Amino acid sequence: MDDRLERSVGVELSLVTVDLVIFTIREDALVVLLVERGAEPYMGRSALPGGRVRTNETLAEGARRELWEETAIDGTRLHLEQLGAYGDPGRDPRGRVVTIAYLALGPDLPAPVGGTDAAHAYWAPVAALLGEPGKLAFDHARILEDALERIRGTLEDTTVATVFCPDVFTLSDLRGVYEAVWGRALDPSNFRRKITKAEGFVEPTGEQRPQATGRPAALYRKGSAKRLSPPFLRSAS
Amino acid sequence: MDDRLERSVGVELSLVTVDLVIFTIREDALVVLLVERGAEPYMGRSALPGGRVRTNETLAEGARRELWEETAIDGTRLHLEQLGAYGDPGRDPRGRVVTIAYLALGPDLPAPVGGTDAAHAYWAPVAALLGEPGKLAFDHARILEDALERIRGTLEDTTVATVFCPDVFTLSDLRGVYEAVWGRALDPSNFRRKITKAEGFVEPTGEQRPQATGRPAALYRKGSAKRLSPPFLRSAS
DNA sequence: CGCTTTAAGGTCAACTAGACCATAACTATC
DNA sequence: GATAGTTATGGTCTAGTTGACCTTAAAGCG
Repeated sequence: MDDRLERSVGVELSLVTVDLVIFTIREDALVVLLVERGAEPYMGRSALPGGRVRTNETLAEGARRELWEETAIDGTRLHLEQLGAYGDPGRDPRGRVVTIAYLALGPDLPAPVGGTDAAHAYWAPVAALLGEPGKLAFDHARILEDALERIRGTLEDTTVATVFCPDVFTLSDLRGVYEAVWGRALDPSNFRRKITKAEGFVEPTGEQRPQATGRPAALYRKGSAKRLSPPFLRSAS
Repeated sequence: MDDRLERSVGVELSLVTVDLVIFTIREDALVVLLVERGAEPYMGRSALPGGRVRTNETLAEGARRELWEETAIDGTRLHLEQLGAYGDPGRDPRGRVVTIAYLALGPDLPAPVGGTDAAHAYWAPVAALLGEPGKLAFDHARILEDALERIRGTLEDTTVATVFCPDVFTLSDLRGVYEAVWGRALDPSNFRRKITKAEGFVEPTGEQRPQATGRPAALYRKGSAKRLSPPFLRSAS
């Protein structure tokens, strides 16, 4: 894409892509899916999965398609939400590329097999990534930061935390989601009170799950409520 | 922009535009700036102001430029925030157009003179617009709905409400902002307590302003705090 | 059995929000 | 000039929520 193209048609056109910030919880840590780039620019560097949007699909459809093509993850079970558009002129050395970033959340997913496109796909702990500036290609570090702040805030006033859990889960599992995303420990007792009193957040199944150690925990499944009110604020302490 | 163009270059390109949802308060009502379209498609219909993004500017810069070109409003004093990207294939009959919507908030602005582009620009009360489906061109009704929900939520946990007010204002003025955006009355006494106890939301100037009727009100200016914690929730009542 | 571990439930004080009341300070009007 | 109307400002009271912390329950393990 060079300037001659634009002049030839008399209209300024842009390449539009989608980039995916796919979060899940693995071993009590928030991780994000990265791919190792197999082509210039930034060959060999890590990047968020993504690709071009086709003209006959919606932005969200493009996100789900790229999710499948690059990581072989079936996105129908994932929570997908638009994060925003990133279009600074210098963000891609090849020229003007506007990308629409999507946030995808899901339960502990099968190890990415590296779909058709990307050579390698792998889960990277988010906490460690933030301490490595320059590790990610393009402006993906910025997108990742925005995504982290978005999900941290979203946990406060919605029930999306359950999408990180399997179909049935314990309240400790759910608490682990909050602790991994917010990066701090929560009081188990107060957490239980907040969640169980919030109507429609979780529903008891009546079953129990034996633990490796300690008293067995009751199992729950996600409820029908989408919003959490009053919100569950991550306080300063 | 037709299919021949795309085939000729072998890459799927899109037209990228910015659209602006400019909110302000006029006569105790939340109003949005609309322009009457002077060209096809949707000629004569109302639409959000907006236009093409140039390849050498950021998306936010493009938003400020269009703001100036279409409405002659100086955007440097306005709060500008990205709302999201809208890119459904059928949203523009001319072909694939991806638009990045921006939310702009400001104090009661000079009557729009209809800048260089649009024939007519005018303030439309948002409440009335929501009851008129099909009044707006493209998918602008959807964008407007999203913008309204965004600003309603933003008032809950930030101090942006002050950008709707002039440099100095009374607490009644500020309460009027919340009432206009949320569409419901607030208790003056409880509102005062909430705002004045929140550190950095407003700062007293020591001055007073005589009212048309009733006791004079103390004047304030905006404080330095950006976030409001704990948030000011719009409750069900 | 006694110890450890996690789950689950309760208590208590501090804080917050909503409803409501009272007073202050001004204007308009009789 | 007294009085009513109107808005600003401040206070009270109660219900609900939260954070800190304690107690008991139910499992495994030596």
